[in-house]
Amino acid sequence: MTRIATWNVNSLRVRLPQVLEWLAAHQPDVLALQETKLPDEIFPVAELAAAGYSVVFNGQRTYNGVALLARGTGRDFADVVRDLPGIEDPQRRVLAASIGPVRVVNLYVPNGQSVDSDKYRYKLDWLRALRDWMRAETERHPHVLMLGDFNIAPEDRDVHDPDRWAGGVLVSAPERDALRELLALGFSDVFRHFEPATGHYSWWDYRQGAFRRDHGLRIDLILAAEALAGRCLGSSIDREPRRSDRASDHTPVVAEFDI
DNA sequence: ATGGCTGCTTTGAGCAGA
Repeated sequence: MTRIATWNVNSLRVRLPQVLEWLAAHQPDVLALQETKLPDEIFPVAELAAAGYSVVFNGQRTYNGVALLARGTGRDFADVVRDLPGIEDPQRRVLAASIGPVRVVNLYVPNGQSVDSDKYRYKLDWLRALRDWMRAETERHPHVLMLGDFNIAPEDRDVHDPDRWAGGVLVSAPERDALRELLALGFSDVFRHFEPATGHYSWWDYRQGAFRRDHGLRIDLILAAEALAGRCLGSSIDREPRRSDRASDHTPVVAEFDI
């Protein structure tokens, strides 16, 4: 059994103690992190090694930054990719590696800010480049999965109040179309293999007591290619870290595979 | 309509996040 998880930590500097605690409690084989906000020179390699994890990372100061943690010391990360092919992007949002039998593509999809902004256009361009790249990746690696902060709630059931969010960034039709095009390459959102109901979210705004009121969105996803999706044993969202005093606004999402 | 929090920044009010 292989347990794979994703967590947007919103600053690994602040959240490292929580990450170490979560690793010890859940022992994932792979954990993909987003928004580490750390330059590579100060990535906490030693602290994670002491916790029994090998790491590879693609960071920058202040913004963005992604990392992959694999259980075991001296683990091999093969065919590492740090840039989205076909797009010029200084923002560190992508990290792909082959870890054992699985090709893992860790993504921090641009937020988009608002549908009338340049950042929204960048988000859609970025998603188009991602689709073209993933089309090739699925041919090279049948056991591929994409996971991370997609900054898109796939459907209205992934939104606490669809009327309030309608047409806005994170739920707008062009973004959802872009996500559907990714899925059409043969991927599936494994959380939905097991849980059809609304009310399951992975992000809650820091403001307005959104977590307490459960005003959330499900925007952190694990999308598995057919060969892996058929071997998915379960998927869940762990709300526990979101309760902590100094929580990330996102919480971990986990999937288990029979591989 | 706005700002509400949080983290970050060549320490400050401003940006970005979602």
